[in-house]
Amino acid sequence: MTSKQEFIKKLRNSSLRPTKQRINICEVLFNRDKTFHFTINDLFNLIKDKTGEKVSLATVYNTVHAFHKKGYLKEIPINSNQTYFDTNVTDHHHFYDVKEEKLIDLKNEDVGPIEIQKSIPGKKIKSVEVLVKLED
Amino acid sequence: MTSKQEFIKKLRNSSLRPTKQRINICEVLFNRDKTFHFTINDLFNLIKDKTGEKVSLATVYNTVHAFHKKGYLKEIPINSNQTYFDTNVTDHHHFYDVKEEKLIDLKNEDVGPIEIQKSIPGKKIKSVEVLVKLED
DNA sequence: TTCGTTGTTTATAATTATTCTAAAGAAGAT
DNA sequence: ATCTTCTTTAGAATAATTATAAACAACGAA
Ligand SMILES: [Mn+2]
Ligand SMILES: [Mn+2]
Ligand SMILES: [Zn+2]
Ligand SMILES: [Zn+2]
Repeated sequence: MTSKQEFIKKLRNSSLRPTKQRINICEVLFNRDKTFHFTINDLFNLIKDKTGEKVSLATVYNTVHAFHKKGYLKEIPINSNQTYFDTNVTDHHHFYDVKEEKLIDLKNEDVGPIEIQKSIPGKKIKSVEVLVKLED
Repeated sequence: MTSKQEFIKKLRNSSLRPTKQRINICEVLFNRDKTFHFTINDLFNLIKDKTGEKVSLATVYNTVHAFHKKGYLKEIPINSNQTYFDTNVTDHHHFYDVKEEKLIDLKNEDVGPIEIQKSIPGKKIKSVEVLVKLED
């Protein structure tokens, strides 16, 4: 089955109509070997480059938010004027190259288990993420 | 010596003129027992409340950036529409209460040492920060 | 197929955090 | 006191994101 067919199926299963725009965005985001870290603007430009078809900026925002809500994308906490997203939705850690403004995945074994010895009454831990900032 | 005198001295030592506005901001930020996590807007409102004097928003931005550059404030990486700052400039980790949108300091012993087993050629580690997200 | 419904895309406007500008004011040096 | 330099400020500019509402496309039922 071609990737396009799979994206259509996945979209349908998620109650998202498989539009031309969404399929193109899927191709750009998910037809990859490695994790993809991106800003909305990165993605907006890549769609044009890779598919030859233009998708409006509003649709890129809409789609990224829809995918995020469905759990197909993850938001990455770094301070930047733009929000970063990640196609790797598992719990994992990052290097952040401050100069290049680029994220790099860390494998969990590169960091080791992290035991949080403190707890807040009435709250439970949702995620534990390490951000390692890199400089030259 | 009163705190005001100390702030004046500290500002002078940092080649920042001790203006009424900066001293007020110092009182709000640094006259505390515990770490203070805030957004520019939090601070802007607190200044009016705590000192009775209004400082323009532009000055709050200017001053926070000046203090940040001097190393008296730290920027905290969480995804939010507003940037968070921290009066605790040491290397430390955080809980982030997603619902309350509040940061809580973690002591280093609450997390334990983190060994990063991977390195990127030509880059060195600048900081290692853990963000623990909390939910109900 | 056609039709009606509902969901989606899009250009554009609105919003919001932050930065910039330039004029007025305050601090420091002489 | 005078001069210089730094600071404050209101308001304008910028830039990311979200909202609006009209045109459009997908879907299901007839
Ligand atoms: Mn989102
Ligand atoms: Mn800053
Ligand atoms: Zn990642
Ligand atoms: Zn802190």
